[in-house]
Amino acid sequence: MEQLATNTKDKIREAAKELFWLHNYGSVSVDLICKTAGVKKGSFYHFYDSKADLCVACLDCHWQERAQELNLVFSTQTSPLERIALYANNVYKNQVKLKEEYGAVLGCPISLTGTELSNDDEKIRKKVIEIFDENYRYFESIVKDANTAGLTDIKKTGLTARQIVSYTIGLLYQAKIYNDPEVLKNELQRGILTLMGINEK
Amino acid sequence: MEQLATNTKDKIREAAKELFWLHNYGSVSVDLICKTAGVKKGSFYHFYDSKADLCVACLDCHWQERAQELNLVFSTQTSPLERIALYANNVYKNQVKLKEEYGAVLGCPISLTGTELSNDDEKIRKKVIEIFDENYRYFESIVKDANTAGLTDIKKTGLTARQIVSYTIGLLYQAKIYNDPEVLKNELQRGILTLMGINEK
DNA sequence: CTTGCATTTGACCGACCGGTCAACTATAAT
DNA sequence: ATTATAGTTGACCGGTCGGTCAAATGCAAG
Repeated sequence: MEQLATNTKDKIREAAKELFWLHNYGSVSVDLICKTAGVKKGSFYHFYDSKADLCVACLDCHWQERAQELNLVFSTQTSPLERIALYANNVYKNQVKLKEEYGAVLGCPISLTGTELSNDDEKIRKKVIEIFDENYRYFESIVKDANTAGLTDIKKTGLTARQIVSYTIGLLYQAKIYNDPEVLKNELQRGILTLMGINEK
Repeated sequence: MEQLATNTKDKIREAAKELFWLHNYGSVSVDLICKTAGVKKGSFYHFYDSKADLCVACLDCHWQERAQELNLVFSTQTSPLERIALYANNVYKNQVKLKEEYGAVLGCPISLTGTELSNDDEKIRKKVIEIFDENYRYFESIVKDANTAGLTDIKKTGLTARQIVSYTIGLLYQAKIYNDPEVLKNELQRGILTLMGINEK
């Protein structure tokens, strides 16, 4: 795992993040989280009110880390098209690394958690929507930049941004089910460009 | 529910289909399925070897019904573009109906089950892949038809078909999380056409 | 040395989990 | 009427679920 947590609260969250991602929210028990974190259950409920609260903390933490990565990918002073290439490659490489580390393409933990619990836990659903809304903004910026750079002439930039996000999520789901990151390599960048109306040369 | 099952085995499956879709596999207990179906647990295990086996039966049944619907939507002797419009409208209307009936956009039960269990139950994962592969064929046919009709000139028809499916799945996930079927109305048809390289007039 | 507070511990709770089983009943063929 | 078979029942299993709690600890300020 990326973060080597020292204090108990973080150790619990890091263990949970990994387990939820590797399996899913419902099939990971509080007992297992505690055992993995090397912590007793009493400590768990000292720091977290409930399993669902911990889950929200995991989502927050994961998005914080992800946003940091996106900031790096998108901050480079290159053309919008170059940034899309960098983004697609980043998504691909992340899933390749997960497969090497865990033997399985794990997909996106935020959308996975969201769809698992959206009908049963409103607090978690709200958190996922909050993160999604932030995520959109990255792509709307790219689309707008592409417009100003004269590469595209997209009227409804928000709509295109959502289309790109939808496509990315769908591709990640398929990569997970087929346990094959290569679909991301071949289809993510190409599909995003197509959705932006930029056809291959 | 669509099917008013008379025999016990089907009653169990229909109850499970609804409950799994409304919540998810992990959070629906065998006890609840039995109570909903009006059947005792002994009967459950007379007809199904395990909860996972029942789940595979649910996936099979759901896909059977869905394929029947797709055959209707895609069999009409209209242009490929018209069929895409029919398909997009069908997906949209289905989720609208679900929201009216259950108060929530439920998305696609096959991909939801697939992503929930792909890392933990190989039998279910294999079944989902089997269904997905069949699903692709519908869209590859459409792409090929669009080519022969002179509407498009797509070389890698399989790749485009997978892109369409990815996009559709991603859009359904978002409709579910936002509990809003309208994103399907506005973005499904348009996005599919864009992915096929057919830009709006 | 004592007080006070954050943290940790392990035993414990009732409810529920997926699954089993022997006994019972309904049905239909002989 | 007898038998074989399919379906049904409800009690039962060990284990685990999310969550609680009082008591014990570590530690820092006074």
